Amino acid sequence: MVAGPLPARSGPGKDRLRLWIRLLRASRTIEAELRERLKKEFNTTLPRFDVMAALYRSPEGMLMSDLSRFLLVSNGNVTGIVDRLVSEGLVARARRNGDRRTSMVRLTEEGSKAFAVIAAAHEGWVGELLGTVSEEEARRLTGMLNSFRSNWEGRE
Amino acid sequence: MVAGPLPARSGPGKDRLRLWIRLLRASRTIEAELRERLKKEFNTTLPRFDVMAALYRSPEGMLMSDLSRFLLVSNGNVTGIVDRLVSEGLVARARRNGDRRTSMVRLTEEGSKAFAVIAAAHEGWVGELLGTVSEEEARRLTGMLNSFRSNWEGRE
DNA sequence: ATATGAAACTTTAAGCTTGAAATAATTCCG
DNA sequence: CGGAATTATTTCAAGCTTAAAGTTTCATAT
Repeated sequence: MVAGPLPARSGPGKDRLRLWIRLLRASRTIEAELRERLKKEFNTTLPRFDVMAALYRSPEGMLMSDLSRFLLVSNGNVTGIVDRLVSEGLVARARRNGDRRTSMVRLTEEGSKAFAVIAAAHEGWVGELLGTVSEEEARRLTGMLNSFRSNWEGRE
Repeated sequence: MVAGPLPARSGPGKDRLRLWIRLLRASRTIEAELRERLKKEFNTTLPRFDVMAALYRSPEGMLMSDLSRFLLVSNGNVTGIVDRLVSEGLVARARRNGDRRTSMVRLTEEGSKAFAVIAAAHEGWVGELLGTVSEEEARRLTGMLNSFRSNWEGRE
């Protein structure tokens, strides 16, 4: 997906294809860099960071399905990542609920502390990696990305 | 990575963090949709498509390391994907006379034909998924993404 | 020529990812 | 009430992904 099939020089849709390829290359490049630093500096991974970030936003906890929806990944995927975070003591499942199918997942005290440290570094890295984008430009780009995001809401 | 740690309302770097999160959500959403369609319509995967797209651009063939560099993925990764494409008859490895460590990888006749069909559909899908972005806007966004891409060239 | 190191590639182990099937609990409704 | 459909989650198989270690081949400098 990072390459794209011989984007013809012009024609309908070519500009959008080109845009897509740039978008993908940009996010892959940044993602790779962040992944590498997370590993080197904190011995963790991007998926673990994602889950912790989501949970950090919801101190009351989240259902597995909430996590899955929010992170745009499959159910089974979240199960594995949470399993590992639980075994590391960073996350806890609280099984008792009205509905016994569900479990509330939340950060442990330790997980919350650990995440705060990692998140601070993460924000710095992103600032550095996107350093060539002015704050003004960043806001404009964000707006553009937002504008077509709404069109997919509820698509899948 | 799709969520981000509680993007504070403001402050230095917050706009860039927000941009990064949007960028990632956008590309993940599109990527998921394309992956699903590739699977349903052509029973193939995104990584296979990527490799074939790269090879389609280079009829003379590519080295494994070229593929790896171009696609922004690790060496070992490419090995596996190419292995599968070879076993499906879509790609061929040609041992070279000169340097016997390397092998030229290229699409087979069958692979080339198959790819042309998939690529046409793919371009249509991207056009559809980015349909809310005007061609004009697409060009601008592409330009912006390009402008900071150059800053990473050769980073990793 | 021959060691030494670099380069191209593969293999491996661990983890991520999906879609589909399986399990279990809840809700619907006749 | 009790069976059927629905919902939440886990399990599974196959494939993707990386970093690190291993193999083979090549280049170079004695």
